[in-house]
Amino acid sequence: MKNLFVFNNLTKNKEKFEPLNPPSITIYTCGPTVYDHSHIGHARSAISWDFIVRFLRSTGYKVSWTRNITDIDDKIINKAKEVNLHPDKIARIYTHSFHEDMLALGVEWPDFEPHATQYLSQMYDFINELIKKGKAYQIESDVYFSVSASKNYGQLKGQSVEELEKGFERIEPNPKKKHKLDFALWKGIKDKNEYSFQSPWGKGRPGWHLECSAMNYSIYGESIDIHGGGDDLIFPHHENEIAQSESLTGKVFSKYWMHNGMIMVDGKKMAKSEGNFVTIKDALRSVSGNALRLFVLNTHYRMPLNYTNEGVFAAQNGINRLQEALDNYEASNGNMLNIETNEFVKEFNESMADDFNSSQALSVLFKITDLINTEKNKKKKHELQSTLIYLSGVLGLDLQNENLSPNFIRKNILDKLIDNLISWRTESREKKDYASSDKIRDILNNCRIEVKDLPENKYKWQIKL
RNA sequence: GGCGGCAUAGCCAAGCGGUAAGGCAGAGGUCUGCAAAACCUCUAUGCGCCAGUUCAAAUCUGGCUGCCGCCUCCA
Repeated sequence: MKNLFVFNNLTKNKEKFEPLNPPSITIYTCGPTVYDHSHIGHARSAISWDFIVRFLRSTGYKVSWTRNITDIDDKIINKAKEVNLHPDKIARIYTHSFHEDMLALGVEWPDFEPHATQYLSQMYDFINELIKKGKAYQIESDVYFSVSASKNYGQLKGQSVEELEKGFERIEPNPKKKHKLDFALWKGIKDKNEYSFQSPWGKGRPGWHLECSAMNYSIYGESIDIHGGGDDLIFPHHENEIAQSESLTGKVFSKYWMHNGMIMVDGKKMAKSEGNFVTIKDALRSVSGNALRLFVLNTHYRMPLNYTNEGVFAAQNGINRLQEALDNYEASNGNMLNIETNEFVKEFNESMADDFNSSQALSVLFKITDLINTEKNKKKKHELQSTLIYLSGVLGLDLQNENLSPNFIRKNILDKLIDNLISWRTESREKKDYASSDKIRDILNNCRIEVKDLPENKYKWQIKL
């Protein structure tokens, strides 16, 4: 394959991709804060990093992917108070929910999934080192990172410290900080009943940015190849990660910084705080996981993506077309695909090698689909189908699986099917055509569906095993 | 206020100097008992607006207009 180019937000340029220790690649992406069900925005992010990792692996790189879970956060604590549960339990509930969603979307498990709560001692060490080096200072039970001790603060945001300060003029300054851009590494508790952890500086909680730096350092050491996340994390989150990590090690923290674009709803960013979000679970009630993935892949990962029902339905229809091209695929005929010489693989790889242009890569899948549908020669057709399966797999699409959530099947298929059969049965009974009405009930019984007639032509059904 | 991004058919969207990929939707036709799927044909002389550079611009430059993001938690 020809060279891979990736857009690096550090330099704001598309650069030739050259990992630190080829063929190994280390990639860290920011995962969710687990205080509620994940929404389509989280789905886009997860799917984006998933297909990028899959593609890198398909070209021979040995990728180690880490995606964290933020399980210490004020939002988790607030939610816990709201529903009267322990914050730790809230975190576990929504971590589980997130995992369910990832499975439904066909997102592979990352190689490491560190939780903030598991890395507290590493965070303490990290802070201690920074204090020792004079890069951080303790005020009462808080510890702050000193931005003036950081070399290129603002490099990722693309603004100088002076320019950043202007932005901060709108914010009420924290009088404890020496410099208004300084940020908390450790926040001491104000009330002794607060959810907190015992640290060398007293009870408190870690600053948000710290966990990613400490986890990265602990898992991968001083430098990684790629750090990813949503583009809303560029400042301050990623900027601060760079400041902390590079102040500690003196090395470049991440060689490449990649950011996915936001999901928009009616022109506004989808966000919990905007109240304009659609959860992944909701979306999967009307469309398959494959469809949601195609919807995401259809737009380049760095562009904003507007979420509409029309858009995901269009994606579902696109998936249907791809899947139908696989009808009559004989898996037993083996897969004779030679990915080294296959012209479609080549074309696909060239698109993907240009900063992961999945939108363009998808057109190759549809081109193959056209050819499958017109190919008369069985052997050639089988080859084309094998190619389609392979390439869709690189993008994480599972075309040989309907990939529909149980909720989808229940709501859109089963309920309607039973309703229709029963209204047919009711009609038959009204016409005293009992042979037909009994036949319909037999069909349902054969499907383990037991129907009970209720007064006023109502009914209920249940599964009887 | 500071910084950054985006504007391409009915909808989504790629293209990044050589004369508009792809998907969805739509129209007509073939096939079919009727459908569905599939196949064939059609659907932007034009890429927000105005100038400029060039043999050549959606693509480069400048200026407008509109929308969005970050600077506060956020994928």
